[in-house]
Amino acid sequence: MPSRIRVARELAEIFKLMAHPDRIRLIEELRSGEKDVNSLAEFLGLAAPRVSQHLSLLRAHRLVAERRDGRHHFYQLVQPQMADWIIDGLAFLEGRSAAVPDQEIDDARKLWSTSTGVDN
Amino acid sequence: MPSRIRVARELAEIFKLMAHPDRIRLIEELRSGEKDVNSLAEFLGLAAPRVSQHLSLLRAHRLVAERRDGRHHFYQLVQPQMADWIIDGLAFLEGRSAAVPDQEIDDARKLWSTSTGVDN
DNA sequence: TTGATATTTTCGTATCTTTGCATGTAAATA
DNA sequence: TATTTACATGCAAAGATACGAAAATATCAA
Repeated sequence: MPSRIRVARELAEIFKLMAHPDRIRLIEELRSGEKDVNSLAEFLGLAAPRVSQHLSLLRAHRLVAERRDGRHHFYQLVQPQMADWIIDGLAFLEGRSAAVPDQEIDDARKLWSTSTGVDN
Repeated sequence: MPSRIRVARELAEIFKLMAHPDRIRLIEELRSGEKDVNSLAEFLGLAAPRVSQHLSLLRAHRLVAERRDGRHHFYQLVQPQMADWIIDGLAFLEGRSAAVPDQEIDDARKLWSTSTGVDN
């Protein structure tokens, strides 16, 4: 069996993990360093169990690592370059749909690239 | 509604399209230029209808473009850089699973990067 | 026109994902 | 010890995807 098939299969797994808006935003939020579940949930406007589920999925595939401190569970990216790579993918969105104008794509890029933590 | 949610949603759609081993290999095969459905099917060892299905999905999302010449339908990448970007993602596979040794990842990287068309 | 080739489309089924909600657990606090 | 806070996990319904087989279409060639 050609090795490329195995490699493509594994790569597809990674893509699957990123093929969800919540998880993409989660990864970008973790770009600026470790955060606990509640902060993430609040910041993204999602229910805590949902964030927890996403994180456990990412954790199962070693995309994020967990550190516990008391009742807080802090998560961080195992490979922070991953966040940059995702941002590079924004290039393929440009000029594709009126639903997401290039302006918004660029806004997201800037926001995620700088990780100011400002909500918009 | 924050623009980042829309952007993340669109980006997730792109990831979904890439979250399939066949489609990843398809995109990498198209790296070296346009190819017709039969060549792709033969090269990837897949049934023609299946390749056609994958291509129509990619086409619907404007990741590939079609050109017809007689009974042959040639497909090419709309954004060829996409193939490079996917290859960059191989970095996140390294040291992750015994099922895919780093050696194989590197083999795939070289093969896809150069697009010699040699099957292995 | 008949047949062969190239590709697309349809369809039924199986399988996987997502989602919200409820419950469970562990650590801190009163 | 009882409560609250912080997360994780389990579960069932709904939805999305993947798959192979079969049928449909379109082009070319005899």
